[in-house]
Amino acid sequence: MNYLLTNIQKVVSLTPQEEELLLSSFEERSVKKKDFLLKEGDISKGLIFVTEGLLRNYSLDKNGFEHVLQFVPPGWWTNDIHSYKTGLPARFFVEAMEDTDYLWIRKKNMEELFIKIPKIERFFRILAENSLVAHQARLISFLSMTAKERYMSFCEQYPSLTDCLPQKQVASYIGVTPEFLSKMLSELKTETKR
Amino acid sequence: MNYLLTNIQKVVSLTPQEEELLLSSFEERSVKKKDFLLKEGDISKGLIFVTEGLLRNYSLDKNGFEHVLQFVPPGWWTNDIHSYKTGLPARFFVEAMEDTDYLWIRKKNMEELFIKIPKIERFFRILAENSLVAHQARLISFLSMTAKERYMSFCEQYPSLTDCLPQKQVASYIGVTPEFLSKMLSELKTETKR
DNA sequence: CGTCTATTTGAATGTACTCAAAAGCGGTGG
DNA sequence: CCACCGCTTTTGAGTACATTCAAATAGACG
Repeated sequence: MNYLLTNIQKVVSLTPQEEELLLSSFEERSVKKKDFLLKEGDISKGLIFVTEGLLRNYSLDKNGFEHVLQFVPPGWWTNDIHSYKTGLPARFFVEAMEDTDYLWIRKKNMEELFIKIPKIERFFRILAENSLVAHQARLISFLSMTAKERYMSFCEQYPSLTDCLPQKQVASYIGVTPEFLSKMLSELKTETKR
Repeated sequence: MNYLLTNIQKVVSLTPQEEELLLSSFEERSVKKKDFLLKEGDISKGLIFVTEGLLRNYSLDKNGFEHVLQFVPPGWWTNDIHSYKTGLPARFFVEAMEDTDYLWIRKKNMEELFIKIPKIERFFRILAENSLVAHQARLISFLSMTAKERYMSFCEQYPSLTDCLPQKQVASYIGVTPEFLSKMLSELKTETKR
C-alpha cells in the first residue's frame, strides 16, 4: 500500500488523515498469470494500480489479432477508461502476464475521494495529462517512423520491459507481425557485428 | 466568450461569480490564416480554446515531412502539452488553417483557477481523460486497420472536417502520402459506382 | 518426456511509398 | 478581369517495407 502513497506523494502532498482515507478506499487484490482483470464486453467498474507483477491492456480486432495498447508494470495505472467513464462495454482486455498484486478502487469511491480531497483530483488530472503526452508521442511514432525506428525507440523508452517481454508482445506493441520483428532483430544483430 | 462557458458548463456548473473569474482569466486573440500560434522550439506558455476558424497541431520529422496530430475546430482546446507542463521546447507547431479567433489563458492564471475553483480542475481532468480515450482509439486504428479503413473511420468521426480539409492534410492525419490517398479515393469512387 | 507456444527462416504477395510529370485550382497582381 | 504563379491533386511506373503462409526449430511448462 505504501507504494501507492509514494507514487501519489511525488505529485501532491497529503496529510496523515488524507492518507488514511485514501488507503481505506482501495482493496488489495491478486491475480495469477493469464488471469483476466477485464474482458472485452465487461463494464470497467474501477481503477487498477499495479504493485507487483505485470499486466497488459490489449484489443482484439475483427480478424482475431491482438494489439497491445499498454504494458502495466508496478507503479502504473490501468483500466478501460472509455468503459469506466461511460458505463458502456469495454473494448479492451486487461490480462496478467505474470502473477500480479494490485490495488483496486471502485468508481464510486474514486468520486468521493475527488470531493473530499481535491488534491487527489489534481493527481489524476496530472496523471491523465502525462498519459496524453505519452500517447501523442506514440502516435507520432506511427506517423513518422519505420518499424525498426519504432522498435529502437521502444527499447530506449522501456529498457526494463524489453528484456522480460516475449518478442511477440513487443511486436504487437510497435505494430508489426512477430515474424517481421524476428527478421528485423536478426538484421540488427548482423549490423552490429560488422 | 460565451462559447467557452457553454463548453465548460456541459461538464461542471459554475456560479455567476465563478463565471466572471473564469472569463477574466482569458484573453481574446485572433490570427490570420497561415499564422503560427506556436512553433517547434518555442515554450508553450498557455492554453488555446478556439471560438472561430480552424487550427492544426503538427510535428515535422527529420525528413521534413509534416504529421498532423490534431485538427482544432471551434470548441476544442490545444497547445503543446509537454512543453506547457515541463517548460521545455515544443515539439509541435500550431498553425491557423483559416482566420481564427481564440481565447488564451496563461499557465499561471490556469493554476490559480484550479485553486480558486476546483470544479475547473475537474473540468480539465475530464477533458484530459476524454482526449486520452480518443488518442487510444486512434492508436488502435494504426495497429489494426489498413489506410482505407482509417480513412473511412476518419470520415465517420469528423464528417464536418472531411469536406473542408485539403486532402493533403487528411492524408497526413491518417498516416499516408497525399499520392496514396488520392489513389485510394479514385478506387473508392469506382467501387461505389459499380 | 511430450505438448504447446514462441521464434526463426524462406518464398510469394500486397500495401503503401518514391519519384516524376501532368493537370487542376485558387489567389494575386498587372 | 484575366493571366500567371504556386500549390494541390492526379496518374503511372518502379520500388521498398511489411505481411502471409508454411515449415522447421527452439523453449517453456506440466
